Amino acid sequence: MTTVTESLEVPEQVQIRMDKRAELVERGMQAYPVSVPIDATIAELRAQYGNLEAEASTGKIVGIAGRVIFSRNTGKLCFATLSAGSGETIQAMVSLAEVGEESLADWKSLVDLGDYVFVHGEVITSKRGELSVMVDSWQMAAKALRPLPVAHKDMGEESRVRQRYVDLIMRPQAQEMARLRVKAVAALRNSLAQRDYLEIETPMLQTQPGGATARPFVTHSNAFGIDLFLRIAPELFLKRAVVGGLERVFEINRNFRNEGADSTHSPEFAMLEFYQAFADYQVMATITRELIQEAAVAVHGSLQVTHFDGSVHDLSGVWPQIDLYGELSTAVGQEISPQTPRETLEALCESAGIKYAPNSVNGKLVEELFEHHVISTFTGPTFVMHFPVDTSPLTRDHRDREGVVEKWDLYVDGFELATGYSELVDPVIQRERLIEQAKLGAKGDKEAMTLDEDFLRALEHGMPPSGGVGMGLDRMLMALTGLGIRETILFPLVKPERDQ
RNA sequence: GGGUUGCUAGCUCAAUGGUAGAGCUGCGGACUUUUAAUCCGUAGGUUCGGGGUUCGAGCCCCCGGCGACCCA
Repeated sequence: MTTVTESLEVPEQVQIRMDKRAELVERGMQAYPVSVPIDATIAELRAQYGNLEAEASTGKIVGIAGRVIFSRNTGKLCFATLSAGSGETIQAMVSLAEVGEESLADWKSLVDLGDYVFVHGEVITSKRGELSVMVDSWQMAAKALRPLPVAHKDMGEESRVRQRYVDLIMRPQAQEMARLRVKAVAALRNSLAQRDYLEIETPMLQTQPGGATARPFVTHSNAFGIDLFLRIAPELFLKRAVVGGLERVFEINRNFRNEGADSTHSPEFAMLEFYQAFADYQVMATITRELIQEAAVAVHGSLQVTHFDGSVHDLSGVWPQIDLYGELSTAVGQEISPQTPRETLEALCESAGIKYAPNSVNGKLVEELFEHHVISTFTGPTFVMHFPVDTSPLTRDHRDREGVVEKWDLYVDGFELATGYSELVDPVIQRERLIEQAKLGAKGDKEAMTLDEDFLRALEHGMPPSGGVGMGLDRMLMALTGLGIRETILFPLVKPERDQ
């Protein structure tokens, strides 16, 4: 028996496991072999032998490796549940009769919950019908020094997020989420490729942040001797590509916004943006719906989407479009339009208890009122059409209506999933809009856009009439699973536990 | 930003201002068909950090750290 060397630094259970590791090394048994001779996977065995009757023997001899997630020990016969890959499990049976006294004793004293082990033996089923490998030899594949959390109580959410590797071990749903995300993203790429879209990559390090109203992260280039910004959106570069004749482009990648984190916001988040020449906001709304529906089918096999909590959400059909000003007017019981005076909007905000910055534009108040009064009434995916012009500096004016732009927001499950425009391509108007933004910035609005001369120069070469869409990938996963954004992102940003 | 609230053993959680406990995990023992195995025994703590009040603080007060929820 190994003795527990005293340590002030590590918990007792870790020290014991370190001692076991040391014993493996001392006895030449290797705690971390460079390889183990596996010739099958747990998933393969499940697929091939998953339906055997109890007490079957197959004659099939295999070598497999997996993590010990349960261990039951009846003296001269030990059972361990091994897990590997995508969450499939198989039972290992280590019997005195098969492995001998010393190997059995080693198994009992050196193998802990959480260890990766290699086992070799025949595929059988137990008396209770459990698919098993009757072990004739085994070896450590990777010794775990830390104990796993209890399997029968959920870890706290903070622990799950901070130690996702443990979450992935313990909770099949965590792995399922990671796999589901890949399927959804692949579906988006596939859908866009079928529509002749070109996937391109645009700068994440930018000399000037643009394409959204948000505060950027600032960093510094030693070589250039200037500050650089992590991008808040790829929009202005994708539009440059459209100017250059890449008429259908998209990008799936990370954006960074220097603002708070909550259940629907993450400082870094994945986004799909796509632009199509000779399309407008209505065309883009249709494509967006189709992309989401195709992703839903790829992930769930149906447009009736089952969330992880079991609830079913219908994403089928054509989704309703409502008019922002019209719907808000109905909700507050009086006509609200882009021409509604400031005093009226402020009064409505105050009676609703909405706080607003005194220097914020009228359209901002309208959007706040809309979010407060209308959004909670949505029952399914809903396009909100026609936003105020003064909050949408990159969007074209509505072709018939004064004071609104050809923009929609798509709401699903109460949050904004995507936004689409008929893009503003008139370089003269775009310059005026950006100058307005720069003035707001000068007045202290840290989210205001800056005047990007190179972007304007590109527009001045002529950008074809175009539609554009931005969609949060993490949020699309939320809509497909019902989970919070910190569950859809494998490793969300978290503050350090201790200051170091 | 404001309000409410949480942080205790490896994990999940208890504990009127008065000796910090339980379950699982671990360790020792029994057991050749278990499924959260079972049974007997046993160990494990800077109660997030710092300061204060008190004879005495996990608990009360102040400051800080990291979360959660609600409001706008």
